[in-house]
Amino acid sequence: MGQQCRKAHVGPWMQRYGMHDTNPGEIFAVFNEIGIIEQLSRARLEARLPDGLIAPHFTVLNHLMRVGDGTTPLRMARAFQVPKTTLTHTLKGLETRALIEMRPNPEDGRSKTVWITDAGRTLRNQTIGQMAPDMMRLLEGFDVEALIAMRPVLSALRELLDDARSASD
Amino acid sequence: MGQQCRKAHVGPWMQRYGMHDTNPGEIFAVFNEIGIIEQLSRARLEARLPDGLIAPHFTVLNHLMRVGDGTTPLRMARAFQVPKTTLTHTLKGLETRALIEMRPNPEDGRSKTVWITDAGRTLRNQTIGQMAPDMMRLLEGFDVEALIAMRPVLSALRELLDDARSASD
DNA sequence: CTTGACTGGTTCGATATCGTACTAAATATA
DNA sequence: TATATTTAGTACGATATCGAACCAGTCAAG
Repeated sequence: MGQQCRKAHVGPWMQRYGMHDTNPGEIFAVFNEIGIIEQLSRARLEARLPDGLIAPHFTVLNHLMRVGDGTTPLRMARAFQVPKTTLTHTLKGLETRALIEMRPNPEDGRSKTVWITDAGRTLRNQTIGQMAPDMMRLLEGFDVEALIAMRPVLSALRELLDDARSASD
Repeated sequence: MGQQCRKAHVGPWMQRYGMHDTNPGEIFAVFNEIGIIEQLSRARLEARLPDGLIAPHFTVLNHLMRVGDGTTPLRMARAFQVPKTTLTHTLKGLETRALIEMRPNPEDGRSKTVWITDAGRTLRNQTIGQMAPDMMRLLEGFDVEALIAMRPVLSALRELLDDARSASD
């Protein structure tokens, strides 16, 4: 989405919203790259995961170890920004494989708490242990500093989109 | 995934692959942010699309207008890095809604060519026309320069992942 | 030319995503 | 306390994703 949308064609809303001479195509291009990177990196991760496990399963295990387990499904759904029904499904998959455990929430009879099992911990650690060298090999010769320098901008953008989403789930 | 993986714990492969003191957690964090941004921006786009259309449909229409139509399904599948079966499905959806047209490929009897229709063009333009102001409103007060400055790094990363993917499709 | 390997696209089946509707527990209101 | 509203999680149905197998057209080797 770049070339046919040059400055001469941009509408009057640009000045109005203080974007001066920013080409919206440039911004769309950034989201476009992000989308493709997400696809490729997800495929890369999933190639490392056993049998029926896919990226969301790993994301859950990773979250439980990073942030700590005992949290509720709804809170995780909000953290990942996925519909709660999607998370129910993902958790079911992890539970039947004994990688997590669901226990009742003592503080709320409707709710549950999610706990990672030893098997889950092991799987997560092994996966990371395999991926890290893989990643380093991939990034050999790449400007990793520039990569890491993007993080604050990405985080700010994520928060912006997060705040702007219209209620729901 | 940051704190529990500090320098003291990193393995010997770090020096080996010339990553000196880079924390792999920092890199994973970047991919993590990218994943969430992709989800949120996709949801945002899909909220703008009519009835049964989702992001991949729009991506195809957009691609046909940006890069030009008359290309083949397989080439598009490669461009988007999705399995060709997935694209077949997406194209079918667009064709039944008369937003694209599939014609035989005169240069190869197995292949087809994909053409965007006037309805498809209109839909794509309307969607962009609605999204751009929406986006600008969202980014009001945001450091858009920093956002756009990420593009080259993202592109380089995308190319890296692209080159590294192991054949298939 | 014929045969064998390869390639573009589709079909099919398993699983994922996500919206709608529902149940049960909690909370607010009267 | 009784009832209404809200909230956490699930069931279900429609569609999406993606790998394996398949078919037809192409290309290469003889």
